[in-house]
Amino acid sequence: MRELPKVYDPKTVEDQIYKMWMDNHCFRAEPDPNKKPFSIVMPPPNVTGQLHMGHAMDSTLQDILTRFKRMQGYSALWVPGTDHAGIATQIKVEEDLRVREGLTRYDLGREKFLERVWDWKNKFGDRIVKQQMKLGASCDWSRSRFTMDEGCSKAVRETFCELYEKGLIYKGSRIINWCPHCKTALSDAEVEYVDKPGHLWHIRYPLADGSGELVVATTRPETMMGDTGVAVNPNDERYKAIVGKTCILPIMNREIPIVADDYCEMEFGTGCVKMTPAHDPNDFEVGLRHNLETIRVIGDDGFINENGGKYAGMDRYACREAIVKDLEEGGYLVKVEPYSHNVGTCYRCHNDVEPLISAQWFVKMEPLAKEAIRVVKDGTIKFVPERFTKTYINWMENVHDWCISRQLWWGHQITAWYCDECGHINVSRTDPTKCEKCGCTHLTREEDVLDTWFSSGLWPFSTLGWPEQTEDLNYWYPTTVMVTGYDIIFFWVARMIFSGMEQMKKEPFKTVFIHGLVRDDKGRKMSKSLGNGIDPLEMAEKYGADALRFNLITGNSPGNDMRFYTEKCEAMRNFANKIWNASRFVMMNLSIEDNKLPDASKLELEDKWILSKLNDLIRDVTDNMEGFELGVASAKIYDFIWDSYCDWYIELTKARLYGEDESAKETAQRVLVYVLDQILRLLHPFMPFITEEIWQALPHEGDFLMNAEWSTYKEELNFAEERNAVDTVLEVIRAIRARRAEMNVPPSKKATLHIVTAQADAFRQSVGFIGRLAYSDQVNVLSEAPEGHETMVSVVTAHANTYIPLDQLIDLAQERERIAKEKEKVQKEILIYSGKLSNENFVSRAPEAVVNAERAKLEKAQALLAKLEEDEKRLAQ
RNA sequence: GGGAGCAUAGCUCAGCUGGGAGAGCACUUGCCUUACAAGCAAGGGGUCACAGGUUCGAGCCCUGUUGUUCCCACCA
Repeated sequence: MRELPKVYDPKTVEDQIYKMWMDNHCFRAEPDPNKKPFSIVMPPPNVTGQLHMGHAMDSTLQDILTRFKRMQGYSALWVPGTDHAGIATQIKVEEDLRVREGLTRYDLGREKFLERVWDWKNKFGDRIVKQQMKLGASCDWSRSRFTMDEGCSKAVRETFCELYEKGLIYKGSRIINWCPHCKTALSDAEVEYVDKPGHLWHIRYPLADGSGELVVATTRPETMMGDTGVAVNPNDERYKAIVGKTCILPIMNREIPIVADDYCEMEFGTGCVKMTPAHDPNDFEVGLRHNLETIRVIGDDGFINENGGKYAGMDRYACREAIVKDLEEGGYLVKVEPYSHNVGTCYRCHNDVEPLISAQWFVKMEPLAKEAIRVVKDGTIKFVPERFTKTYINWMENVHDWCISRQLWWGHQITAWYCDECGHINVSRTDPTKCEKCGCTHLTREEDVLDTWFSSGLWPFSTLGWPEQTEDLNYWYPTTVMVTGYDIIFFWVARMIFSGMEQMKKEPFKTVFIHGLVRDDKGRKMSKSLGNGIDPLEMAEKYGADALRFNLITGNSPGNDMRFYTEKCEAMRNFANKIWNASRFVMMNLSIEDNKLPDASKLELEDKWILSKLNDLIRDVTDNMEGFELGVASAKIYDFIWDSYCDWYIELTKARLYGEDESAKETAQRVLVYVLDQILRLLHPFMPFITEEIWQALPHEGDFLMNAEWSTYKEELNFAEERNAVDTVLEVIRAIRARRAEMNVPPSKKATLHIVTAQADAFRQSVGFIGRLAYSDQVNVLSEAPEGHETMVSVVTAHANTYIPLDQLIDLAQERERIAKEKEKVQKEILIYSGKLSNENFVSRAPEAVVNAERAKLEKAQALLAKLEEDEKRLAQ
């Protein structure tokens, strides 16, 4: 037997256990026709990133599910991997380049710069992987993937080509979201709208024929150099006369048409809108309808370009000020109103996004969305919790074409080649040497790369080997569960679903298990800028990975945010220590070599009590886990271990363990070990390290707890009668303790107990532990009140009257008062129960079990009342 | 403008398909009882936001109100 230290030290255990699992290839999964497949593909973290609390939670949930299913006998695969994270990584490397060498990526050139990024990836790429290992992630690391590895790149190229051939990818000039800071186009999903205070400027545009003027309202005067028209509502009586006329764009002195379009709301502002088709998606649409010119005035860098007249070269915001000043001086400014409105910002750098017209690559969404909506609506893919279905459907039904080209270097360079001669776009699976249309050999490759989320969208099947038809793909696709946060349903989940349906013709996963955010103790989002992030590794170092994991899961419900408290981590560490010490106790008293239950004939009442409760626990926890109620499952395990097993059962066995009867001693040992073994199995998915460590020290069959079998409910262990009997006894013990505490009797003062009960058998069988737990040196089970009971302290429960000779401590007046109080309470209860039972409707309509339970409660209360009255009489004498 | 969540003990939160109001932390009292003081025992503390409704029965279901958080949306 291994000597265990008094306090559990995760640090000496965790790395060692993890290494043992790794050395023995415990995480390795194989396609096994004799087993059912279970698979989770990990949401790939940024390859050069660091593990944060969100990852820790995400990872823990996946690990719990994987370990649970592995124990249930599934061939459980958890595929890990990392994401190249286009913008994020490129920005980091560029920043490093700037700080260290004062260079930009353009100074290096594309090829050299990409070498630097790969260096960076190689330097930091395994950091986050090591961090996941620290938390106990049971991924099949041999199947680790990277979004830019050869296989994934092949999947990207194949998908791009296929979609292009089907006409689902096209290149076109449209209004896109442009980040002037990152200098790239963004998809709609990558724009975060922030309500910002601004102004509504009312500007006078004179009519060209000199017959008057109109006033437009705008929040963005700096775009007016790009105005190519003014729109009014066709039904607006005020402006009917001027539709078709032209007006003069102030400052630029350009003549622009006045058009009528439904887009323009009569009620807003002045009812006249300036049209800037190059910088506003709505204006662009109106422009198309009315053949308005498109003039871009803001460049890729966010500065006014050569079309901006005197403002060319100015920053867009400086230009705004300048132009307002000029308008004012020219007498064009009618009024300024404060006005707060939604401004799009870049989700990476948080600078204002500039809508502008640009030639980009798009994925045509309508046909893809159709199928993606269907599989969720018909239940092929389920969201847990269900409410996220609505979020998803709503987004998918309103989705616009997806801009997938990015003006970055780090990523999958688009596999399209432009013919220098005829301009034809060549898209192909292998690099072309000549134009497929004109045959010339002068081809120039598209410089843009694909949106990071394009490759992420293929993740559930690219990681399993697609486009090759691999054994893995065959066996594990569709994957079973996708675990991820609600914040990336649009970015990622949606893209995986339509990509899966389009490329595989099958859903990428059966269930999407959505979790919330981990916030700080004040409920704020953890962020670098706030500096309120809590490092999961620091917590794991301090309290143990198991405690951290348990903290992140217990008492939380799916899809809801949680606050992180270090105090809770501490509580969970204490729980780990509790299990540790319970195990230490069991091992210290162990003299057997196996973990088989003894013959049923040898089991004592209390053994049956704990086995029966354990049996229920196994059933409940399994149900909860299958229903993704992990927080409920872990709380139940926690309660059972601490309360039922440690606080009660272990104490109940001590009499036998410290006694002389060798056979009884062995029975107690066996049940202790058996229940502990079962507990460890239930707890293992949540706290893998400590459970494996303890299990290794216990008698066991098989090599590792992580591969041990998950328990199931066993009918033969359902001892309802014995369980009730013990509960009755425990009730007496609790009552005695309460009375003694009330009377301030110290535990060191032992006293004889005279227990008068009709259930003498159960109590006689329990005298061994009653004495120990109720501070008694002698327990007598009687059928009648003993001699001299008049002067004893009495403890009344429904099925027993217990007399304790503590006469020197008794205060008769106080006793009477206490009994009167108790009586009053019980009488109230009786009133409630009998009221219910005399209600005809209740008895006839409520389920029988409920009615019976109510009857039992009434009977118990009545029994208690009778006993209290007896006691009252006794004291009256 | 649309949609969703939340409102339960001093704090943070569980409470699955309606039948016991719970946990952790904090608080009070007493205990170093040979597994554990990171512990044990006992205890105080709640109109389950508010108003209606359905039901034998509502924290849970329905309607409305208030407060709060979040997501989506092309009215300058």
